[in-house]
Amino acid sequence: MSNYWLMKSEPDAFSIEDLHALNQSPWDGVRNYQARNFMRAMQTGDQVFFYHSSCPTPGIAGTARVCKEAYPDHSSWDPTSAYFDPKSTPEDPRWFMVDIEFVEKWQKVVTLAELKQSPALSDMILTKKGSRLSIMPVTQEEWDYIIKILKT
DNA sequence: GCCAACGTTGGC
DNA sequence: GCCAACGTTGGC
Repeated sequence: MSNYWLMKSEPDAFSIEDLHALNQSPWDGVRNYQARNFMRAMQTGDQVFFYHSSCPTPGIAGTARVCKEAYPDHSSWDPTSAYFDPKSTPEDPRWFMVDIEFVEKWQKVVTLAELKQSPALSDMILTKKGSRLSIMPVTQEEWDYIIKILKT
């Protein structure tokens, strides 16, 4: 039994194509407690919508899978990293990351506009006004519905 | 514990 | 580039 998630990334920084090229990658740099807590709830095999944000056509670009469960994000205690946080230490790590592996790049992006248009998805955190959360759970119903949009 | 100021996210 | 919404920080 696997769970479903959505993870946002700016394609200029890290895109679904980048994940495809690497096959798998750590999801580092999350510095938001809610998003961190969701990552800590992820289990190996959980499925992930890979969302492209802050780009000309924001939307879901493909899927990935959790391949390593949460472990300390060591970039948080690296002073040379852009993600450095002096309050996080190896003894008491504050930030965590998971590893995800590439599953599929979609033939088309399921756009934010399409998602917002669907009454069935009106409860998604993503489609709510002002929501900036970068990692969020997705229900089975929402997952299935979005796959249906993809195939239309 | 309150809340103003600030920094960031992310759609448009 | 603008700006609304949000999270965090720090003075009191």
